[in-house]
Amino acid sequence: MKNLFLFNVNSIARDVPQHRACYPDSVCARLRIVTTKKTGKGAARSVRMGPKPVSLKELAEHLGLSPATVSLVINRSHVADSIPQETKDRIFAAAGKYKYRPNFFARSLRAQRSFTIGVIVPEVSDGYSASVMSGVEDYLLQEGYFYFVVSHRHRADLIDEYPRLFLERSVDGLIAVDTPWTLSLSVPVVTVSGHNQVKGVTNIVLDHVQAAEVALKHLFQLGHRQIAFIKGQEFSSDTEVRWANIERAARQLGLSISRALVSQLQGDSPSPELGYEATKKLLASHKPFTALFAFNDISAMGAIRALREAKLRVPDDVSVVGFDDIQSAAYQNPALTTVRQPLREMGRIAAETLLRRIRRSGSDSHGGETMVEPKLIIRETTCQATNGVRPKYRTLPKARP
Amino acid sequence: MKNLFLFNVNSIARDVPQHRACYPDSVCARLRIVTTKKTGKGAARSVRMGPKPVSLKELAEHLGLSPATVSLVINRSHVADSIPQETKDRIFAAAGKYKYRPNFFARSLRAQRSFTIGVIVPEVSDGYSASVMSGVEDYLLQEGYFYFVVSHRHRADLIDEYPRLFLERSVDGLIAVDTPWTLSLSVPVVTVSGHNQVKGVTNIVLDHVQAAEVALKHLFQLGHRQIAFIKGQEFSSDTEVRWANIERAARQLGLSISRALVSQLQGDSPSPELGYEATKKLLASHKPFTALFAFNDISAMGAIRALREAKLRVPDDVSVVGFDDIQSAAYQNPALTTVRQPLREMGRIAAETLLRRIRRSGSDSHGGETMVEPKLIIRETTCQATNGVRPKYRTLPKARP
DNA sequence: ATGCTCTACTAACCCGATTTAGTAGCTAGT
DNA sequence: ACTAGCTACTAAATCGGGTTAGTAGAGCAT
Repeated sequence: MKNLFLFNVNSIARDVPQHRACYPDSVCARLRIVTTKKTGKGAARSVRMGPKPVSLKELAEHLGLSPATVSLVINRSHVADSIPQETKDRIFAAAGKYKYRPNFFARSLRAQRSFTIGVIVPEVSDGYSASVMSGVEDYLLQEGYFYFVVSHRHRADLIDEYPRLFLERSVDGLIAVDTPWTLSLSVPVVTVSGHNQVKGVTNIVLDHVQAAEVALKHLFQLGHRQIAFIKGQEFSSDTEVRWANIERAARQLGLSISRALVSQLQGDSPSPELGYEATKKLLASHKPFTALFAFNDISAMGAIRALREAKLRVPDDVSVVGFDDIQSAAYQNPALTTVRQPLREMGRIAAETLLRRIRRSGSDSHGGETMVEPKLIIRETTCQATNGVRPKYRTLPKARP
Repeated sequence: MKNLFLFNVNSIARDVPQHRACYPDSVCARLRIVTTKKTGKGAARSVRMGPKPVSLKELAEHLGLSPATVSLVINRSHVADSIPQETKDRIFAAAGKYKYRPNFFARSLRAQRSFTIGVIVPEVSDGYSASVMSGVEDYLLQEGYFYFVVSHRHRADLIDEYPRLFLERSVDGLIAVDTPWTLSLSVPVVTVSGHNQVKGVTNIVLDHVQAAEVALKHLFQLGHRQIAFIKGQEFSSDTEVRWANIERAARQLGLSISRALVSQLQGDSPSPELGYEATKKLLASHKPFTALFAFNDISAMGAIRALREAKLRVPDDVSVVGFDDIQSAAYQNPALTTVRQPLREMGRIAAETLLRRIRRSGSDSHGGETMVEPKLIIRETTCQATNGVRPKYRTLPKARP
């Protein structure tokens, strides 16, 4: 059963970021299990967290002890081993009563650690970044870390400036999502979906060999032999690998890729429009195709629009496969068949890896890659190739989100 | 022309969060205008921000001055007015040379301000929250603030716990997006799309009167008289107002709303599935309708699926109007007609309002509301009502994203 | 010689917690 | 009687920067 608590009570005090290990279990429980009572609508609960939190010194004074003692007890330091249980109890009781919470800045200042990490993404509001963030958040919060996010929006100056700002804020580490990475920093860095060779940077990447294979094999088995492709933008860190592996997989299957059936996304910010334009170009070549493999889901959506405009039905006339499986892929009508990147999981793994590196910092400088498996999600935009014979109208099956 | 710099050089030192006002313009420029040189692929730029940043004390020592002097000069304090320009120049030069950056924690510890705000949303990866965040980010970063995000996922305990954690981290203020809010905190709070009467909390809300009017009028003018509705979940802060205003607008237009044509979303996390189920119920009533107004875009997508399964064409047989205009609304085939909430703008306004309140903190405790205007985005899921006569096949027009 | 004003600084404390080195007081052992 | 060892603490330094009250020294006037 999953732990209901946000934080792990049993962590060693030293590695627990906040004041999470500060209290005996009884107090912890009181502090953390919050029962939300329904109060009359609009009636502010009068929690009103006081404007003057107690400090360690005040608490110590109140107890007739020195700040040192209180601090040692509260942090479960071994130096405090000799202090009798009775005193400890008194301290915890007072801490609970006065809702003592160590000042975060003072702590970080001393510890030289912020228990905060920086996340840089192309744009928080695109589904791709957001899904990864969701996974990152999951793990980080559970471990008591918080994170800053920034969107670089593909501006080279920001890609350079933001890490700098992060460092000023003393983040303990960085996660870069789908961002070209060339910096070597003084804190651990993990990239998601980058293909960087920067020393000491760990990459979380998809197994692109498998991704290409699984998608092409699916189309191949459905009888598709004339397959069109939309490549990613030049700047995207994935474009190259993805394409190389598609060529590889095609060779293995004995499929030949026609030049005329390869198009490329043009333009900075992701939008179906780019896929729409790319598909227009494909159609303009007048070379027939029965399937289309798009660089990502967003462009696949635009592609479908272009195909419909050309009076081609999807999937009856042209099957379409996307890439990523962003949330709205399942929401499409027809729902998009796509190669799923386990984005949330990738975010989670990134956070996990980063914290591991932060915790045993110093000893490791190993970069390297962690691969995750893609998964073909077959929905409604692919079907048997018809080779010109139009199949009869198919009722759309229920979506499998 | 928009300021290229992230931060405003001319702010008064006191209100500038980071070390932004710390340098004479020449140094500022050097620090901020970053020219990104293309280096060989994979070659780490050796910026390697050193692991030991200089401290104020070291800098002072190096200059043969006291830390106090350096601090005063760097912060452009009036106490430093009498210090000769020559000394000041020396200080700035050294600061630039050794890349001195004040330690963030030390500063915050002293100033009791973190230049960080907390944002709480239902889920970072849903399009609604993400769009608002994007606007929040825009403004905050420009002002040198950073932000923490957390997703409460509609868990009451987290909605209660996270603000607490934020306060421990000494955030200067909070933004709550689409989150039921009952707490009264010691820092300014701004909610987006909440309808709370908590004292001292500012709400950024949509003009729901207009929203309902504009949507219903549109359908009315297209000749729709039998309109079905999908209401939001019980817990959603918008459900009630939205529905009240729909009834109001209907009355004004002389439209009667049939009980059988009102359905409600059931279920926690937003997904088209909920809209699908709600629509199934509507269809089960066997009461005919020519248009459907959904609670949000996500549910509209599910509704469209349900309609198609029932062999009803959208928009030919049934027009559908969504709400929100999340990104993927424009990506749908057919693209969704919807009432746009200017989410990004709302985020921006929220951030602006919050910072204003933080800056003149103390003097204001005014809650209140700021209204923003909805806008009807007519795309492809609405058309003239046919009253049983099926119109001929329409070519889908090009999307207007 | 004394007082006054001004310039150009600085000493010293503050923010709040952590941590090391140490101490006072007691008991036990030889 | 003296030391060793233990218990139960604490003093004081430290992290890095902000701030207030104040001072040394020069210049000038009386």
